[in-house]
Amino acid sequence: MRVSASLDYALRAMVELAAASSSDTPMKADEIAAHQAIPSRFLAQLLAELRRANLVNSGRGYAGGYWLAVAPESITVADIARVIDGPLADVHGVSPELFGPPGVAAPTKELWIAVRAALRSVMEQVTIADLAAGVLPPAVSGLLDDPDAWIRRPDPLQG
Amino acid sequence: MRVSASLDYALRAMVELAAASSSDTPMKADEIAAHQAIPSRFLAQLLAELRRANLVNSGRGYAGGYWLAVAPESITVADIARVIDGPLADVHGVSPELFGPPGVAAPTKELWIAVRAALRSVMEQVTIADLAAGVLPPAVSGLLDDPDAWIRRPDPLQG
DNA sequence: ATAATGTTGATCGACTTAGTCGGGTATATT
DNA sequence: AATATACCCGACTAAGTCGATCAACATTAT
Repeated sequence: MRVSASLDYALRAMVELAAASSSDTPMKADEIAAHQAIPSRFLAQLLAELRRANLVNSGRGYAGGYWLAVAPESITVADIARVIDGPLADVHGVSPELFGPPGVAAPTKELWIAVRAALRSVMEQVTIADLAAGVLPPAVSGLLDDPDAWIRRPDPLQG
Repeated sequence: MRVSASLDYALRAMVELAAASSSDTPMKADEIAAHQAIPSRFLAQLLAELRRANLVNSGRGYAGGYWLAVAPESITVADIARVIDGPLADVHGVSPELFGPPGVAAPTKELWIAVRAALRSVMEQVTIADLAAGVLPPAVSGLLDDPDAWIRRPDPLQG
């Protein structure tokens, strides 16, 4: 249940592109990498994946760079996550609705479906336009009102 | 954002123990492994971790086996996940509230906090007693009412 | 005793993650 | 036409994680 470095990098790069999308000049990969402290060669790979998925366009040459292929309001965090990391939630390789745990553990299937739904309720609602503007949709923002959301749970003792 | 095999196995084993907790005889590791089709040597490792975290007890010898160390109503999925997999949600190694993305991507911090809150809202609410009984708490069960929760999103095209 | 069981630690291969490197191709300026 | 700039592509790698197996040892009931 961890967010990979690739997804973090890709998302931050997309937010940069969203913030720059009002301008009509492309943004250079090295510029994004510098702003966001991302290893530039690695970022180029991620941008290439996003390009193959038709989320960004690119142009080469002196005035080349990257720009969004779609309006930032219609690109969600989930879209990026699925391109970079694959399905949002699967149980060691199989997607929850195909998962069939035996016997008394059968209801764990419903659990993982609910987990996926919970992830979707955040990641499919938040767009990179929201992030670039610094304003999350109300349904998501509501989760942050509880001060408990901001504090870490103690680690269970481990031996 | 995937559920590891270890967590799936450990959770299913705990549900078996919860279902058996009315009986006063311990449950053997091989019995759990057989019921749940879990590699038995591997399961032994997971049970050892759960024991060190004081979620289960064990006894050796002829009448040995495993049993819950705590009432099943007070063991949540999150408890098990934290023992087996570490923190519920962190951004490639750092926990969301310590995460400080630069510049225009700063609001991605709030995003990951919200994702963590969403995960907690399911995983800290569901206990292994709920799973053994096959009845999830209403707040979680509500997520399953939307038929959309049960269908998979199409993979984005990748090449 | 001895058989059944749990416990520990070592080890293992396959895979994934997080990168790097080099060479090639396209484009705008000069 | 030359050149500097920038993206494109594939190979490569070092480190770590995941899923799993095994042998050897400790404990307990019969």
